[in-house]
Amino acid sequence: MEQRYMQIGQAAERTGLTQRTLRFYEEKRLLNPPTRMEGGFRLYSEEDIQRIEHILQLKQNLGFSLADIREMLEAEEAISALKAQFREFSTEQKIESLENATRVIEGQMGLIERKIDQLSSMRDFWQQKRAKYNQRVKEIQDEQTSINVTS
Amino acid sequence: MEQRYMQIGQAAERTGLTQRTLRFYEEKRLLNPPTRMEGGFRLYSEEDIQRIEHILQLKQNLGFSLADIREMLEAEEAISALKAQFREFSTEQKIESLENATRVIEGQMGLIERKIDQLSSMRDFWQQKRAKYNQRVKEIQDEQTSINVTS
DNA sequence: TTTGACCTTGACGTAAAGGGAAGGTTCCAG
DNA sequence: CTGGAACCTTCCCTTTACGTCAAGGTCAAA
Repeated sequence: MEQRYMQIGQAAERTGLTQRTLRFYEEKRLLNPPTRMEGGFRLYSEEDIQRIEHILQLKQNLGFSLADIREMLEAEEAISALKAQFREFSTEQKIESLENATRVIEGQMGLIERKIDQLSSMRDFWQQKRAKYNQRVKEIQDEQTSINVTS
Repeated sequence: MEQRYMQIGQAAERTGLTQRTLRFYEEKRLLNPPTRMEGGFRLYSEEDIQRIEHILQLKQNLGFSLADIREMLEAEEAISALKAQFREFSTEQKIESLENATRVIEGQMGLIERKIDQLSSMRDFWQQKRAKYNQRVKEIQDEQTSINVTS
């Protein structure tokens, strides 16, 4: 499988992070140690980039700490590890591991949905305020118009 | 206007924050200096509590820093300050200040909506994964059933 | 083989968001 | 009018999430 690699500078540019941050995430074990060139330069694959973007989603949208994110990534990895052994499982084991995975997923979805709900209610709140202000503008403009007409 | 006040302990309990955090937010001017008892004990009104809850929404759901939140609260206060003088404004001033307020509101709504969009796409992603797993479970169960039947 | 861009680790620095404890004051129930 | 709970300020400490050098090694093109 021919892979297209990039160095840390480009990876940083792609993700909008700094090189320091990429190294830091690696140190904190959010990123698996990337492949290296003979001289030691880090090489990032497209897959690595996606993982980074995944991390950023969790961080920026859900507001998790890096420690939390690491746990979540580990849970996901545990699932794919199971997947690899899947063929050798008994039917019961298969079902159990699938249901396990489902539970993990539903946990994540629960978090996301709660957040969406709260955001929606915030949006509605502002939405109403805006409507009120627009209404006021219209009222004032109508007033103004009627004065112009009668004058 | 008779007000029902509570001390910092109860305010902390109500909001789920610590007393330290409440004092800290006050120090950072996210909260207006609360009224005090003669001896110096802080007294929080229901309004204060709501402001705190507002702050928590901004912090937890939108992930803003306290500094950002302070700016946003100040913008909101600027709006209500205008409101107080509203009667004395010329028609043009009225319209301008209303449109100004609308712009602030739309800024907030934009942030919220972007966040909702991103969360929605995350939800869809997990949603699909879950559906796939559920499908697999069903397949396996069906297999199992047919074996039982034929055996 | 040199040059300049790019990269390495390591050490130290720092802003944000509080935690915790000392030492003193206030409140109020008994 | 007193004892204990609740609160006050002040000061220093900690964690998280990186930023910022410094001193040196690597890569690729000329």
